[in-house]
Amino acid sequence: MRQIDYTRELNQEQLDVVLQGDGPCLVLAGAGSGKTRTIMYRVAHLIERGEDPSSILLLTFTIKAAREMRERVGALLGGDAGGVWAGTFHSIAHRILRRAASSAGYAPTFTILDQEDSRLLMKAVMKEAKYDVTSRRFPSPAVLQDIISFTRNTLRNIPDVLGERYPQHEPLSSEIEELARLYAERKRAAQAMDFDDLLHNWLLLLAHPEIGMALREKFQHILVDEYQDTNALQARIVRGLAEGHGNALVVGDDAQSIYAFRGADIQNILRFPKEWPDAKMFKLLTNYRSTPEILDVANDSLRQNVEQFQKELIGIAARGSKPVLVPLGTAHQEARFIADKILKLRSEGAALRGMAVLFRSSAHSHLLEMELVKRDIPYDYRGGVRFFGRAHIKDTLACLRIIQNVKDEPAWLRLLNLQQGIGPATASRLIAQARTAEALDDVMEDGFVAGVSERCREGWQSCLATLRAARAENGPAKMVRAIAGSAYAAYLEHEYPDWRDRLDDLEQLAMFAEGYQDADAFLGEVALFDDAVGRAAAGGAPTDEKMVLSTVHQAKGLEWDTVFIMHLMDGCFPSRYAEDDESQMEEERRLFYVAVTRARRRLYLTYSATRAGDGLSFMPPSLFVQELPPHLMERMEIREGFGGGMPARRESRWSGDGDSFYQEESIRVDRYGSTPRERTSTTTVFKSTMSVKKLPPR
DNA sequence: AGATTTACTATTTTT
DNA sequence: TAGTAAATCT
Repeated sequence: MRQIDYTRELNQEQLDVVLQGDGPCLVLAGAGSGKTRTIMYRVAHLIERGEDPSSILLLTFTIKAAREMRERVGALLGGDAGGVWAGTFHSIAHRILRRAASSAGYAPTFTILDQEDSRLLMKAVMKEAKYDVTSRRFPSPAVLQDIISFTRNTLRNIPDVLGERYPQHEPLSSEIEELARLYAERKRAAQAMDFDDLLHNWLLLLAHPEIGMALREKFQHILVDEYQDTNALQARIVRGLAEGHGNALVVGDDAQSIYAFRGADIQNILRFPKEWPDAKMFKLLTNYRSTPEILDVANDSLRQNVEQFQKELIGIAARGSKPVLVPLGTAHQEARFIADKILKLRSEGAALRGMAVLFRSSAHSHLLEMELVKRDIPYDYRGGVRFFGRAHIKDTLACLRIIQNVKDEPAWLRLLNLQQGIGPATASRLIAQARTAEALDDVMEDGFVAGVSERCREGWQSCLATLRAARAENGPAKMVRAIAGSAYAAYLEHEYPDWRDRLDDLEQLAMFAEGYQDADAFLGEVALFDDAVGRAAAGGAPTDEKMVLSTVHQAKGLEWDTVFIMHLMDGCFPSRYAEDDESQMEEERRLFYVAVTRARRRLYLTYSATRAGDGLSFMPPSLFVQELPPHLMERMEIREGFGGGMPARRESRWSGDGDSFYQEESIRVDRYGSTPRERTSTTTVFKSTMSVKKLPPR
């Protein structure tokens, strides 16, 4: 075993955290401060001083992060850290619940529903409950989300291990509560848990007198990374686990809390010192990543926020150049500018893998993607539909799920919807029957589909044929290949022009599944994987000579020499959905902060003054750009075709009646081409663009 | 009646 | 591109 020389390998800030004694501890770690490194050394230190590795529980934000962390701790110790429990809250919950179930004599199998499955099931429930068939329109995604997250995040009915130190969930309308109840019932009937059920049930185990005690004794050290992005359930789990010994070390940066939309509560980290009055508090504020110029922008932007620990990053990297602000006329120009700049930097010797373009929402990158493809710039795309989210992957997994659990309603919904001749009505009838089945053989009997039309029967038979083919195989990999060779392949070929790619994906999935003995273990983990694991499954090597396009959310924890933040326009970044809400606005600003602090040496902020729509409408630059003091940035005027820099002129006129009003605009934009020949500044005039806007409520 | 096709619209972020 | 509503097919 290798002896670690902590004083040589860590700075003073980090050392304090690693070598502290036991007890509750909050580490406020700024961006680029070596947070991961610090946690890793802390774990290594615990093992070195004689703690049993399997008594250490390390909770991370993604599965990939957990895997990396374990590897690095192993490398530090010159052995392996296999005994350490490392994973996300969800994956650890899964492990613990499976163990608990089997030791209590139940079959340790249950289905895990991801977001899409949850929605599918919720919709089926609402349809059957005849929700809003007459008076209301079909529920909006927002209402759906409300109901699901209510059932997910509700803390009712849990005997409180911790005393009532956490705020209660706000009461909702009785109608929604009723739907939530029905939804929960259906989950139970399907032997399924959604993401928050995993956490919820873990909490229930902690509340159990004996099991809770056993868990508290087992895990003597709880370490949580990215604590700012935990939700109410997760905070209570940490509390419930550490209640006895108090060895909870949480690390996070309140300035990087960007997951409120999915239940993360920034109050968890802000409140930690009050929760644990004897908690030690450390700050890691030395930033090793970015130039001082980039940090100035980050620090300055964040000062606008109120809800936070006041802290400022201190840079030690060499000075560089000021971040560059690039106003452009149209979204096309923006895409061309970025592509141009990337090629220019590459020709000057910068590696593509050191560059990234970040954006608020996947859709913002479409034009840029086209531009990159056109110019043969290889890139790796993060965001949008993920590998495990692709339709054919989910279809295949649905087959495996049904074989494992006939009652799995969301899987049936998916599978039946694919069949010709089976529509929503027949599907829900068949599923209602399947819910009472005990084994797959029950649904395979002829009597099961009595009374359906001939066309339906055909669809059903082809469905069963696929299931039979898969069931005959041993192990998840072979099952996946069986499905890829069944009637499902014909379906793909018939349905999608890119069916070959999709079959390739299935082969990738099969190869990935080879790592698993039984379908059960495979399915349990697949539902919890993050996209990084998916990309590995799809065979993409992110370290290739490729640049990265990513949403800001997916860029969390990563860094590049050169970062472009694009589409910094009002209503795009910050999102228009956050406009009316101050706390959401603060979250958007934190998102901007995360984006800025991904850059090591060069940062470009780009925006276009107009947005292509049914006509062309003017967009002011992002609030976050407007807030920045001009002296922190270098403003880059695009000379070619750009006259004075900003597109020419805007004229607008308002009119309207009581409910809505109209805006007429004339806009003149200069064209900016990508090839030298096109760059002869042509002026195009758009006029009389009409946009309708609702009056803000008085 | 239920399935399918077509036209249209609005479009965040995800363990 | 996904979700919906209206029109059309079986």
